[in-house]
Amino acid sequence: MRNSPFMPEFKHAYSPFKNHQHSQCIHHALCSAEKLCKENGFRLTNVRKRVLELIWESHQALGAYAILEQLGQEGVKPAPPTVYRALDFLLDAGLVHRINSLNAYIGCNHPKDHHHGSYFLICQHCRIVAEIHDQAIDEEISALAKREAFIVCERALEISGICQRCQENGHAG
Amino acid sequence: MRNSPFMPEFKHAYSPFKNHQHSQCIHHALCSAEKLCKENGFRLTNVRKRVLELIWESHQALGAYAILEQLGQEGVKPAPPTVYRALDFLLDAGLVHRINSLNAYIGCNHPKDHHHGSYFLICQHCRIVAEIHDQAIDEEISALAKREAFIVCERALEISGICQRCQENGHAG
DNA sequence: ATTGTAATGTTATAATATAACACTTTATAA
DNA sequence: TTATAAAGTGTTATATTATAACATTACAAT
Repeated sequence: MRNSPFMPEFKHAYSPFKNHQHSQCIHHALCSAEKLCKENGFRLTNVRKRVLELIWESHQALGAYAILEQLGQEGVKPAPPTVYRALDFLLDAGLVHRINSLNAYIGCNHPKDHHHGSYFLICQHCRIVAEIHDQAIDEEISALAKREAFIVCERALEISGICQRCQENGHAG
Repeated sequence: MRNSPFMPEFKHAYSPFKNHQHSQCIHHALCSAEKLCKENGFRLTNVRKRVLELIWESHQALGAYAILEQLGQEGVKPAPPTVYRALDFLLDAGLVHRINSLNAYIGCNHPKDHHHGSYFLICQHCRIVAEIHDQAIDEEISALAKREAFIVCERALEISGICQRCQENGHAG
């Protein structure tokens, strides 16, 4: 596994990423993004693609200004709107998620299905974010909404704590 | 029901607040806050108390700078740290919650129990926020965490959509 | 009364995000 | 193929949210 040069604090992977080939998963994410955009007539321009790559390379939640810094190191540093526009596009396309509690963005590993919510486990020690899908939670949220006669548009569940690896390394809560 | 002078856009109450006496619920919230602080040796100073009152009076999620404005209209306008310190105190005491997706703060209606998570229904039309407790969701989150060997510290579930009242008024999604 | 701690005041600035308008590229269609 | 509209990007400025750092005041406990 190759650590990204862009995220020196990157220490280890949380369970969903265990034993994976990092460069391979970036490649896979980019390929499926290209595919999705082609199929839907979205334009995955250079900036947008590079922003998506940077997010996947970091393999963590990356802030807009961190992305900006990276872009600056590979040429002319763009102004903030460039990054925010790219992020808006990627969010709309379902290619990234925003983690509200971190003001940061991570790659989405399932850009196709929109049937369910995405939930996030956020390690407070190593900062890794794992996207989780859980039908039982989906159903309980739907049941709750039904009881309250509430029409659901967006669900954001962010669970902060300590990941397994950090527990093993003695950083338990 | 008396609308607060501090939140002119306040239109109507979401189900949890239906038919309630607004001034009465503010009073109740403040009394139980005083009680909780007294019991635990927390100091509910003037600024802290006034911030809590403003949040309850608005009966919505209120941003830090909106609070600052209100404070300014009743005397000398303090600097941001004053409000953020008061909010930090209230958050620590469990008297308010932060709504990450809104960068805003609401009063907590159950400052005693810390056994479960608080979940929020956020109406995108009238901006009202309802705090919900749901044991089924608690349990599914615990089950999920157990499966992933993740130690949970914080849970933030923010569900955005359209509340019943706004649906009835023709603002359905 | 003294003293240490907690709270607040004050100034400056960091971090995140968007508005507004100019310019360029791309896709489309005459 | 060029004209044109729409989409994307560049650029400047600024809005919004939040905190660092240090001075001063209020309070509580000896």
